[in-house]
Amino acid sequence: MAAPRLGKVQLQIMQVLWQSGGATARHITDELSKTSPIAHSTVQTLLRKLEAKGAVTHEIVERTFVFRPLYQESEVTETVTRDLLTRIFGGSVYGMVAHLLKSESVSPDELRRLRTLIDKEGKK
Amino acid sequence: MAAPRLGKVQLQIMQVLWQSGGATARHITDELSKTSPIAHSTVQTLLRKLEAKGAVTHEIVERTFVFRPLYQESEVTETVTRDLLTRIFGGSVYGMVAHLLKSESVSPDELRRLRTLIDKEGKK
DNA sequence: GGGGTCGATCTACCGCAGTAGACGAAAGTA
DNA sequence: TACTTTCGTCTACTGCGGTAGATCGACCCC
Repeated sequence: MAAPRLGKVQLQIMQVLWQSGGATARHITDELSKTSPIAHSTVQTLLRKLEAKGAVTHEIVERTFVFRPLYQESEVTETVTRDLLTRIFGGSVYGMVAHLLKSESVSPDELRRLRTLIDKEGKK
Repeated sequence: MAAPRLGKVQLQIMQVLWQSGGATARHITDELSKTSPIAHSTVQTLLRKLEAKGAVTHEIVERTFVFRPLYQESEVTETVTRDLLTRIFGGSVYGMVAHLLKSESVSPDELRRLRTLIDKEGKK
C-alpha cells in the first residue's frame, strides 16, 4: 500500500481526474486556471512526475494523452487525514473533532446530521 | 497573523518547545532522538530556519541558546487543520468527521463523549 | 598549559514541488 | 505549400525541508 505524498497542485490535479474520471492535460490546465492561472507546461510536468510515482497513467487517444487516476481518492484522503490526526492530535479522534467544533462554525443542521451519524455509529 | 507552513521535523521541534516552554537545542535533539536518531547540527539548522521565519526566538543563558516558541500551538493546529478541511473535504466539517468515524476505530467511550460534545455545542 | 568537550556557525548537498520557456513534431488551415 | 496551433518533451531554475560534516571558540579538567 502506497503512502502517497502529494503536493498542493498535485492534489488539485488528482481532484480534477477523480471528478472527471479521465482528462487531457489541457482540460486540467483549464480547470486549474479557473481559480489561479497556471502554465500548461507546469501541469504537464507535474503529470509526468505523478505518472513517475504511479499516481496516474495515460493512454493515447487520437494523438493526445488522456490521463487517468491510479491513486484512489479514498486512499489519499485516508493517508493525509490519518497523518494529521497522528501528528497533531496524537491519534485522538475526539481531540480532532473537538477542535473542529470549536474553531469552525458548524450550522445547526450540520450538528443535527452529526448527531445522527454518531448515533448510527454507536449502534454498530 | 501568520499561517505558517512547517515541515515534519520542524513541527516536532515546535512540539518539544510547546511541551517544555523553552529548551536548548541539545534537549530537543535528545527528545527527537528517542523516536528516531537525528544529528545535533540538523536540529540547530532547523532552529535557525525556524527563527528566521519568526516561529521561535532564543535568549542566551550561560552561553547557551534557550529557545522559546513564538507560534502558538493553537494557531498552528488551526492552520493545518483548516488547510486539510478546505483542500480535502471542501470545507465540510460533516464530511471530515464522517470520514474519521468511518476510517478510524473509535471506542464506544469516545463516541459517548463525542455525543455529549455535540449536544453541548447545539445548545449554544 | 594542553587536550577533550560542547555549543554555535558555516557551508554544502539532496530531494522534491512548483514554475515555465524552448523546441520539435504533427496536424489542421488558409 | 506555408503558416499557425497544439501537443509532448527537454531542460533548467527557485525555494524549502532535511541532512550533516567541518570548523571555531570557549570552557573545564588534569
